[in-house]
Amino acid sequence: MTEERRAPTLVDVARASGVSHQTVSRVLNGFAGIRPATRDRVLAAIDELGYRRNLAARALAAGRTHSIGILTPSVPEHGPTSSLFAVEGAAREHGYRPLVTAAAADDAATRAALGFLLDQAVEALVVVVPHAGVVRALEDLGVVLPVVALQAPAGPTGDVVGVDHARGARLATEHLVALGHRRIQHVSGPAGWTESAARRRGVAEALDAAGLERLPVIEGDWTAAAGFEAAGRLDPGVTAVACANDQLAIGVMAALADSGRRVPDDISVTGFDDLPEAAFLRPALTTVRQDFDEIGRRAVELIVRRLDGDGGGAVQRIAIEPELVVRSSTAPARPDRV
Amino acid sequence: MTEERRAPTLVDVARASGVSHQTVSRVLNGFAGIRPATRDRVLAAIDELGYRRNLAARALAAGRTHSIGILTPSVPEHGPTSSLFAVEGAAREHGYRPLVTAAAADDAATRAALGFLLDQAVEALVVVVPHAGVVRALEDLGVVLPVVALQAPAGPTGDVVGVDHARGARLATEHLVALGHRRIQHVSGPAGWTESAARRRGVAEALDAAGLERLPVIEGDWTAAAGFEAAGRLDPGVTAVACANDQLAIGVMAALADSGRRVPDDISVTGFDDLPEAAFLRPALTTVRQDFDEIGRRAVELIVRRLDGDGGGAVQRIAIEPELVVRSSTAPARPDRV
DNA sequence: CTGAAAGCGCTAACAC
DNA sequence: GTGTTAGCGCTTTCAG
Repeated sequence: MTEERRAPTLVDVARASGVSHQTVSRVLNGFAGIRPATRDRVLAAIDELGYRRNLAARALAAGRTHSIGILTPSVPEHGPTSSLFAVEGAAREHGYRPLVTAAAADDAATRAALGFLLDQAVEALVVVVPHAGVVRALEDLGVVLPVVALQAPAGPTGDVVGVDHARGARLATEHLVALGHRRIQHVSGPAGWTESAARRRGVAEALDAAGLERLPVIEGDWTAAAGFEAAGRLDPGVTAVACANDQLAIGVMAALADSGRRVPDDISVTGFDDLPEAAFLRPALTTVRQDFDEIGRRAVELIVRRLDGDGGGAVQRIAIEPELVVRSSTAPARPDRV
Repeated sequence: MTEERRAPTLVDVARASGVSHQTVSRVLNGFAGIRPATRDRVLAAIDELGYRRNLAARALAAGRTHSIGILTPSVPEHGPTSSLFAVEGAAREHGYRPLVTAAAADDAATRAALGFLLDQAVEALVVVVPHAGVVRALEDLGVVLPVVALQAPAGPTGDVVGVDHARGARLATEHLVALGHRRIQHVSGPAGWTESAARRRGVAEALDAAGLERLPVIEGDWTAAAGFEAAGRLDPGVTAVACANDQLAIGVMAALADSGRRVPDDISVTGFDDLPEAAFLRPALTTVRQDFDEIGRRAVELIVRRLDGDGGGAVQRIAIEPELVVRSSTAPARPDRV
């Protein structure tokens, strides 16, 4: 007996309120010059019928989808995820439909994800934490949409919003140098990530500026496990290690503790990101904070301006200041070790 | 001079390959009974023109959107995020379009997010980690779609996939009991989350079964900061604290360390989730592992079966086994403290 | 095995 | 201020 009642349409609403479907459309889209009485009648009918506009029809007729694609790495880490949610929320607030797509950092997955987004006819793209593969895929696919990259200091693809990673890494390293450390080693993120490269560069710059030797960089993959493993390959003489993120630092500190070296007495450690947990590690981690939320919000503002506004203008590079947060995993170098 | 060339349509492809647009549609949708030669010609034309089907038109004509809504809490935490990505990826693999929407845990945000999803005409909903507000909103909005909830032991809304949180908490608590602890206190997650309630219940059950006193539960909010603060309100005589998640445990351990109590010598601590970092804390955290990926995958399988298959069948409750991971934050109770 | 016709629900010109 | 007329690009009948 329960006839599958189809969803009410514009025409149903029009009929119920005694106007043309066009008028209903105008009310829906907030056009000026509708008589308040008419308007109210329409609104009442919409409410009564439980009408919801059909976005597919709308997109088809209007020739716009009002959607923006978000490409994010499928790693459940604090930084990217925070930015992701910020972007998603901001997009909705601006009246755009965010289409979130996660992809592993390999080329095939990236390309597939991008294809998926393009199929949805997104009007713009925000790429959260791009690795080299994204840039390649964007070029290969001949993407002509507005693209904004988060955290891509060297992104040649379009607009960029992010903290200055090189600067952040320099800040941390300079802090170590100021503490009297002379042999400072860097545990970096994986190759292919623009963030890795920038942070690596920042460390090198600070080392060069202080006239210190650049010890070999140990490459990790952003995880604590990698940090733990990296600690085994540390130069014997190091008194400080600058890690490319907090997880790496956690791993390094664990390995150090296991081998009987005390942080920060014997060796100082810095992280990057300022995870919410960083302050609650023991020792509490000295790290570099970045405001992921703001990064996400700014990215959307940029996109929306390109979409709704003139759309033109030069490529933008918005740099957000990183902030050094000194806690207790760093201390002056012991005189006997210098 | 650069005429804004409109995207190629089915008709363009048809013309280019000398068939009707109907045939192209059939090729696209993988219908049987197309002559291979025709098929190849069509495919070649598609490729050459860089044709992409217009999903809005497709949805409009077919009356289906093939999209499934994902409602996730906007907290950048490991568990929910891992499940989120698993769901998102699995949905795409099954040919569905995942629409991810994050919302804070308050009613207004939840309702708005749900409304947004409903506007997209999603065919089903997966709710990642529901709190009480989601259940209410679902009822108020009169949602009649298939809904699967992740991690909702008591979700009355439809299908449920998740680990048995009560069981996990019991496991951890029983471990503590077996170690000889007699005064065990629980630091829980926030009220209103089904997970909090279930874990709380698990602890209570284990305590009752062992004939131990139920010390007052200290409520936190899933963060390390809350754990740190909770530690200040611990019963003076406790020798073990069971935390509702790993972050809370990190905070508790920090506070304990600051007040000179050693873990696990003086006091044992357990977590829940098994964050990737848990093994690299010092002491390494004893915790309960849950397979977030599998939870997400299973949820999508369930949804897809309802959408593509018969759609009927009784409400499903898929329980995934939690696993106790014993590390070094727990140890036998000291005889003098028992 | 392939083509023609109709229409999904909406917006965008135009009329009135 | 409001109504009318055409499509948007596709899938679905139904013919051939």
